[in-house]
Amino acid sequence: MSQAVVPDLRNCSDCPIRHRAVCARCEPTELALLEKIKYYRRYSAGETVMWAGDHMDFVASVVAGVAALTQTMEDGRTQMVGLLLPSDFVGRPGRSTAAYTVTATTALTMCCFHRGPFERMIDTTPHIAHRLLEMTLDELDAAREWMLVLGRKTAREKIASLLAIIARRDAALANAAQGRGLVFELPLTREAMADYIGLTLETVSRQMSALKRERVIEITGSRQITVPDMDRLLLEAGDDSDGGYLN
Amino acid sequence: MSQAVVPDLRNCSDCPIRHRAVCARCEPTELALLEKIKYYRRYSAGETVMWAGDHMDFVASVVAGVAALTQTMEDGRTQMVGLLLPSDFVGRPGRSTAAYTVTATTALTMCCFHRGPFERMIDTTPHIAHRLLEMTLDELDAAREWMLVLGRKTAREKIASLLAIIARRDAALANAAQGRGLVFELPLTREAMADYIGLTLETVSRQMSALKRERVIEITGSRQITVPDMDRLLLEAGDDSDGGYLN
DNA sequence: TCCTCTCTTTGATCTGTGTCAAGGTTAACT
DNA sequence: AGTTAACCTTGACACAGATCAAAGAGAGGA
Repeated sequence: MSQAVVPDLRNCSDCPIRHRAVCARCEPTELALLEKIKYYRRYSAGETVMWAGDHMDFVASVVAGVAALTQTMEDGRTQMVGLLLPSDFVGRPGRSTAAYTVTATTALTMCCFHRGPFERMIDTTPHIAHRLLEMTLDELDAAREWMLVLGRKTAREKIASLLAIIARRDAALANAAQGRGLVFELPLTREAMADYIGLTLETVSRQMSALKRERVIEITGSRQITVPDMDRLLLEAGDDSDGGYLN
Repeated sequence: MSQAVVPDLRNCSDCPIRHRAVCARCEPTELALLEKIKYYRRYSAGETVMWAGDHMDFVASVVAGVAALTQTMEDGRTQMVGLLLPSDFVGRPGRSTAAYTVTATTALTMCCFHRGPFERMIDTTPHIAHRLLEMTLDELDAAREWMLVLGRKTAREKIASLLAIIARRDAALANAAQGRGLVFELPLTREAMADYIGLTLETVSRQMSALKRERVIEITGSRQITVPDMDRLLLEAGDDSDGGYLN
């Protein structure tokens, strides 16, 4: 279960809120206020952070780990509508119920802010609203890019697109030095991948095998992926451009 | 709503910017500034407003008509990623190139604002940024709802979902009094519908015929749709909830 | 070490939707 | 009224991906 953790400045220097999400240009007094209304929650892989429709008295930013936003139909069909990586923002100022189910797909740490005070800060601190607008626009672009994947790409292209996105974001966050031979850990099960790209898990597995057989990727122990040639992968993904806004 | 006296009231009173999009709470001086930087553009059905990658020196709001945001792959596969109805906003503050191709699907009138001055207004007028954030979040929700449609619904459910969305938005905009028997004009060709829901135009046509045959809808002259029972349509769409945030 | 549970792979078969092709309908223009 | 071009419908068939089924692989616990 989640447990609130006492604010801790050491920890906070790792908190992407400080760096990217909200307070890149905050004044010391504003930062102090953010410190006061923030707390941490931790979840383990597979745990559900919140269910669609739940009351939500906070907004949050992912500090570490990966979470999935999903929507489910009555009969159980599930579609992932967003993948939350470190620095991504969860929750909507001005709305008190969750629109989507949020699930931790790996161990997850979130930095939460009480919603009331946070909304008041937005009103009085223009650059926070500005930053939120930018982040939301980025998410909208990502969602629209994904609509093309869901609507028009083949199974193989979908897999390649998903791998490319994760590889790229991973590279942006961590090992920026990919001297031809990018390695990363897949933070998703085959089923979660299937839910992301609108396929069945069997098809995902088959296409992964096919990409492996044809040396587009290497797979170690089903979760560690090596991409010998990123351009090749992007070609398989059907991306005309380099596909890449990295923020 | 603001009652401020401003230049060109007649013209402006038709402009949804005034009412919904940007300046619902603007001061008279701000409204006067908006008046100065705004102008109108008109397009006829089928015309392309801008191509993905074009330089864009304005942002805009749809006043009348319908426009489509589309993305296209090298080989011609096309996906619509947004449908712009009156009061919807186009363009991204802080970005000078268009991310998507915008096409008028009916006669279209847009109210445009020069980008530079508009961005300066955002910085100095907090509630405009606030309003933009809200609109962007609504669009994000719509995009994510659409991801479920694209990824997990059958052809029949996709068609029903599309009809439901258009019917609902049409009803919200115009004939609020739908005494069981909602009638509206489809602003899209079969091909545009197919591009929206990730099908071929033949499948769209077949499913429309099937829905007609089974009395879920009536079709007059291929474009005018009557929905005798909205609940039935929503059932066909697979929507568990009423599906409806109308803003 | 063996057990067990979860995740993954692979095979056989079925089906919804795409593809190809032909013909019908509508509306604008001469 | 006739011509033309765009749009729409319907049919026959093919195929990508779903479904059903079974077995392999890996990790944690006794």
